[in-house]
Amino acid sequence: MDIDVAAKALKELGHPTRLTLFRCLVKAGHAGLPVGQLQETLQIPNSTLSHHLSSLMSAGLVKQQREGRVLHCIPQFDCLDGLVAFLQEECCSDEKC
Amino acid sequence: MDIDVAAKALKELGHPTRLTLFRCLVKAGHAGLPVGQLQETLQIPNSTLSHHLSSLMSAGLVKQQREGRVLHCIPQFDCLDGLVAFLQEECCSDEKC
DNA sequence: CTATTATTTCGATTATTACCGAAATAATAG
DNA sequence: CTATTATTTCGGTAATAATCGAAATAATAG
Repeated sequence: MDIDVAAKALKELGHPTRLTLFRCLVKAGHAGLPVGQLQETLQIPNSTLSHHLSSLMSAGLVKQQREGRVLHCIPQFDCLDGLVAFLQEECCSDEKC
Repeated sequence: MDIDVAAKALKELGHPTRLTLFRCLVKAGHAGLPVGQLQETLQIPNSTLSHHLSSLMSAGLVKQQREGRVLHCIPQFDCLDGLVAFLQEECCSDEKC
């Protein structure tokens, strides 16, 4: 994972509401959750929620998939895994800066 | 690791300059690097560098230790490890949100 | 003490982000 | 078609962050 891509993902996760949101999605598994359910759980205005979801999507951490009237938000595990791998490589590598 | 602490660390790592900076420190190992050397490597004004270092320190990702005229910046591996563990637990746990 | 090197704080400007109500769009049911 | 539910975009304000030159502080050498 490129450092700028990693920085972007870290930045978007680096907000309490978005991190909580993403955690909900991850714990929900590969099916994710509808926006409406996220809103009920997090109790924030829908416009604010939508804004945060856009941020997560812009980093590739979440994708949306419509089924009828409901939009499902699906966590992108590959992205998360890539990010973890990036941090771990930083931690363990002995390459020079 | 508490979710707010994790969000804070993610946020501070979520900036290209700071992520680069932190990576330099991590790759330098437990002795870290002096501020001056970071400045030479990154080629940014010292005030800007100082600002970013403060951010990383505010998240507990870096600590400083003075030796004579030189301030060493030391990466806090525990904090990084904690962060990685947090992300991994998110990824693998099947607790409910 | 003074000079030198290392690093931070100050101060001000610009840019970005967060927030949320209200209006708009999307999809479907009836 | 109209009504209903779901979700986003718009518009604006307030808060936070990024930037960097210049001045200030810290430590030591001579």
